[in-house]
Amino acid sequence: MSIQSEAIGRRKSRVGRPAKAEAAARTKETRDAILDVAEEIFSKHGFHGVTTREVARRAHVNTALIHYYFNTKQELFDAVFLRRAEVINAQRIQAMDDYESKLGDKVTVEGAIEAFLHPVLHVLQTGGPHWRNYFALVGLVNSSTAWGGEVMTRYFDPVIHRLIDLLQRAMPKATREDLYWSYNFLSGSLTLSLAETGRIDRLSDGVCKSTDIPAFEPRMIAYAAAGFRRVCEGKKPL
Amino acid sequence: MSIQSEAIGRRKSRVGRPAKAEAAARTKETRDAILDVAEEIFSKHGFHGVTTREVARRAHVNTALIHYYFNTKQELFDAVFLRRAEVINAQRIQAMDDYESKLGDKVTVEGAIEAFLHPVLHVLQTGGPHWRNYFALVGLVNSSTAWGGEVMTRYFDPVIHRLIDLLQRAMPKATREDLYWSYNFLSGSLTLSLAETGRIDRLSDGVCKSTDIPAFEPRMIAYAAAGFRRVCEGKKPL
DNA sequence: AACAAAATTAATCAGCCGATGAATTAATTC
DNA sequence: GAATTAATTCATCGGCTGATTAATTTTGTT
Repeated sequence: MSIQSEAIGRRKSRVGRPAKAEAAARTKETRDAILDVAEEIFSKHGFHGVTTREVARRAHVNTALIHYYFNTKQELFDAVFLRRAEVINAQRIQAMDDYESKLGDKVTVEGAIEAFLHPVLHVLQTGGPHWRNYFALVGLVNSSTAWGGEVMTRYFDPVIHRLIDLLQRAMPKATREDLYWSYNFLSGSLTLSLAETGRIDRLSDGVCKSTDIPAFEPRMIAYAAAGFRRVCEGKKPL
Repeated sequence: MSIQSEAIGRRKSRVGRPAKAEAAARTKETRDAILDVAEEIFSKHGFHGVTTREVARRAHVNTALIHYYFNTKQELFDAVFLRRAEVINAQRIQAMDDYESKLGDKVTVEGAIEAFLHPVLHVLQTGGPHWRNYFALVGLVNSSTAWGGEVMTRYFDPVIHRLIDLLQRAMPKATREDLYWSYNFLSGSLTLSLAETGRIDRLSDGVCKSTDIPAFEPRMIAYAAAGFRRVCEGKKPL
């Protein structure tokens, strides 16, 4: 609401080339306004469920502006995806590096998973609605066959491989096959939670709320760690 | 391929009202041909990524026929979803009922999860490509915010609640909150696997294949059961 | 053989889609 | 203050979309 009003005001009062000092800021403001709106509705309806006209309308911007800033609808989508991917993935790598530096050979499965998850959950809880929209979009893209091409690979794969390496250190006897299968289960659990379909809210009749990170995080870590250990270093055969 | 050739042949040779004995079969043949095609491309591109024209083209059928059999695109989508939901969900309920009848108070977490999963995995492995397309669609819908309304609720909720009840019997001290959160993790793992994005194939560099059910099933059951037990009856606090 | 009913086709509609190019506004530079 | 450049708008294009309607073909009934 506040963002929209701002945008209206700005656009009505000043049009055309902005003052030198403001130029970059103005451009970025408009660009980000478009990206925020696109992010929100892409996350709800997917690429094909969104029209550039709708993005323009909700951002209180002329349709042609979208093509001015982002040549095509596809490039707009990629830009949405990229913007926050760079930020969050750097944080996740950093968190895992820090954790390993601190614990050395004493890394645990729980610790590794927490380092992997926590930056995401932290920003989900404190970063406002934009980040929630973003991760809902990541969740949607992640479970789509046709989607998640280059961008997904280029930015998310290193984070995943960093986690696998950490877990291999925590469980030296684990096979790569078991590690990757287990990671896939972890990834699914996270993806569905990020997507925030709200299905758990209805199923549990309000007992669980999909946005309740403090309830989610410890359970997610405990669940995944127990699963990893059972599959990767369980004594009884599968 | 074979289906398409069949459809071409049939449609070129006979048009119009079919013989009485064949009438129902013919109608169902055409209907199912449309449903199969729709199922396949809906599962890859989602509702908005598919056009009725594309469905018609691939089914070798006139565009208007789609509206003749299924009034709207939306109803076509629902029909795709419903067709197999009735079949598989009956099987899953049956499997869980049978399991409980057999074990009574001795139900285990592993056993409950296996009864819940196995009908799906069985049909995935033996039911041909149609079922794989269907479950990819279920996976897609399940992780979408805007989608999965009535149909999802009406047909899948009973199966889920049946599982929760079984698990509650296996773990009498478990709280409903822990059970629902854990179920959500299980659901995510399954959903991502069903979606068959093939991401694990690439990540693991071919070590894991997303279509390899015999590798998937025992790990999935062991992983989820360990997770459930840790969250729902773990001794150490979360 | 005549008639009715079902399945399928052909032609078309109104509307929205992504995208483009020319015009407009305003600030910067010289 | 004229020329330049950036941001934004306006008007529009060709193409595709979901849907409808009226014909047409085939089949079943009597």
